[in-house]
Amino acid sequence: MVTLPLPVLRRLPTYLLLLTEDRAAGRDYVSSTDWAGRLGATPIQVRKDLAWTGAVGTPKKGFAVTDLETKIRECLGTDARRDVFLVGTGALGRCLAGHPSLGRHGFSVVATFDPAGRCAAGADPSVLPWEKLPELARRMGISVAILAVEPSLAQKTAERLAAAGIRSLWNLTGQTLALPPAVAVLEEDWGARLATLITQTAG
Amino acid sequence: MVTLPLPVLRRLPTYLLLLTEDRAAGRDYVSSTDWAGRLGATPIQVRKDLAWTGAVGTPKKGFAVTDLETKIRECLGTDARRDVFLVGTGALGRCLAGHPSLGRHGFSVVATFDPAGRCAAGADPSVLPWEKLPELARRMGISVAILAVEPSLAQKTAERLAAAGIRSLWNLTGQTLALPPAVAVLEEDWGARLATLITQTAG
DNA sequence: TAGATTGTTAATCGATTAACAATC
DNA sequence: TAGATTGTTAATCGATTAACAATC
Repeated sequence: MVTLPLPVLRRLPTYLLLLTEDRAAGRDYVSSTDWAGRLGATPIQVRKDLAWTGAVGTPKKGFAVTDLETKIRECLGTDARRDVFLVGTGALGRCLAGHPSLGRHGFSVVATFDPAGRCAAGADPSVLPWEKLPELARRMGISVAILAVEPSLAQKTAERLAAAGIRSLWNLTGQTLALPPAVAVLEEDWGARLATLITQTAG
Repeated sequence: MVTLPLPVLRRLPTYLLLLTEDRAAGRDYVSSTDWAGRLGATPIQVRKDLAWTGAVGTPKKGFAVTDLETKIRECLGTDARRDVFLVGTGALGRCLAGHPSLGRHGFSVVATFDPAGRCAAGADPSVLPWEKLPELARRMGISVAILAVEPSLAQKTAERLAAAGIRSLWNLTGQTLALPPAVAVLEEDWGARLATLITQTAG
């Protein structure tokens, strides 16, 4: 399968949400014209995007809801469930890792680790010892982790995750990471996100 | 001032972080070559981006740290402090709204509202009555809000915020919003975000 | 059939990259 | 001066948009 352009990839999840609405409304077919209207986009763009997924529509009717959903999910890799590690025990990490939206997209947090290593009495028993991670990652075939440790530990922890075979890292620490290109990192910096939103309006 | 291209805008916050590192290291000048090396980007791109901010470098030395920081912050609108409303009282909203990163980018959450309207006994006194929002927004000149209510209330709450003069909305509900184009909305869907990260690697 | 919608091919637009002269 | 780095102009690349034939 050809790899889709990143802009297309980013729009697919939105289409998935529209699809859910349409299915809830009892529709069997959806049209690019209709979606474009709802999204404020052009029908051409919607159709071009859907073409990337391999979905084929029928003139006058549109795209079959069930087929389209399968196709989009295949592209997003959410046809199979994805098991994920949570690394760090802060409130933010727990909030995001436990968010229902992750489940909806096929993700499941199977274990939590704490590199800060509070293994003293009273420690949360659901948090696994940090040393166990490489072994478990290998045995369970985990390649995705949510990094939510405190900033000062970010780089070092990330390196050890990379060494443990983690290939996709959702970096919530706000600390820029330097990792080998084999590891895909999604950096989150909340203030920066909000800042770019503002400038869109101001401009 | 000309509005910068969105891709450039999105890279600016990263430059700001590098700048902080460099300042901490006691440097007075930074070069595009150096930054490109650290970011895995090209010097040309860095220079082109910085050109948008209006910063002027000196050959052989690079860009003056203090000047560059001013210029970038001006573009990001973080030269002035930005007051923000938090709407909704869930854990996620509190985590993100209270995140130090927001402060670093010049944001300040000045009031919290709860449209779910738990004004019964025992209610949190730091949460203001929802009815007061339009009046306060006007008096304080607030145009930015973080929307963190439960999904079922999202659309209706957003509409009332728009009516109250909110022009930038950070939508953490995971619910797609339909609002007039005058309101800039940054939609967050955590599962979708994680999903696009994965496909980057898989592809 | 008529009309709406798809899918494809070409044109436009914008961002990134390259080349190179200017300069401290 | 020599060499590193900037800034500008041109070339490339990719994504979006437009035009239109195909089809149910």
